[in-house]
Amino acid sequence: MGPGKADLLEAIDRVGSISAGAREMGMSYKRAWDLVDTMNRCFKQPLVATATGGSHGGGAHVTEFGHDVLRRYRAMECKANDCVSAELHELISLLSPFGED
Amino acid sequence: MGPGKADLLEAIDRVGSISAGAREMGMSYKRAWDLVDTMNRCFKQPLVATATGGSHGGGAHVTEFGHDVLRRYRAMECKANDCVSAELHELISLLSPFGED
DNA sequence: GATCGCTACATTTAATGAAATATAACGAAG
DNA sequence: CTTCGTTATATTTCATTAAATGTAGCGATC
Repeated sequence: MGPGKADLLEAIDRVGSISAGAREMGMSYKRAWDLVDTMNRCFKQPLVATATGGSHGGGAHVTEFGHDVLRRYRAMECKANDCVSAELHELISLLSPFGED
Repeated sequence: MGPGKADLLEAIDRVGSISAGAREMGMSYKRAWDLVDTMNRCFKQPLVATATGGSHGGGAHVTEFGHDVLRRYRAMECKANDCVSAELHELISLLSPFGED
């Protein structure tokens, strides 16, 4: 679980399908599907439930469990960020302004 | 910068060369050298200084700047860890006991 | 000659992208 | 009422590409 998967989860929750979520995030459908598959297999219960077929071809939605994980993750991310914000910026100030080059 | 690079930095500091540090960490010399190279290029100043040739063929040591970065990184890691420890364990308890499978 | 830093090349592995297939609700004929 | 085509998606397969890794050798110094 990281910021990328969390963003994808939110996108899927917003638009109602993996493919539309992928488009919104500018990634390939396969990449999005792989991320969803990884999340669903990593946790005890699926975070995303999917349906194939139907008038709109199918769709996906974030489960109650998925919302719970997402909420916990975002809370943790935020808390950790606040907690070391000062130290982090000090460390970043030691980085080269040119990146790796 | 992550736990792996920090560990490598400490190993190099302990044993005095990239190759011995790599052996100690169970990685190839090339991998260790690449990590050191990345660190040296990412920061404003090198974290590791090297010498080729000499009585023992050369060696490497962590610079004063490198020690500073390492100390800051470890402090931050520890603080962030403590800060979200409870939440992190709650989240981990939601993971499948079988990993991705 | 020994040991190490460093580099270039080959190889193996992982990520990516594109394309083919499967699915099921829906509506329009018939 | 039944069949069929349409539709937008999920899912899988396969080829391609990029990245990581391993191998082998060179130059340096004591």
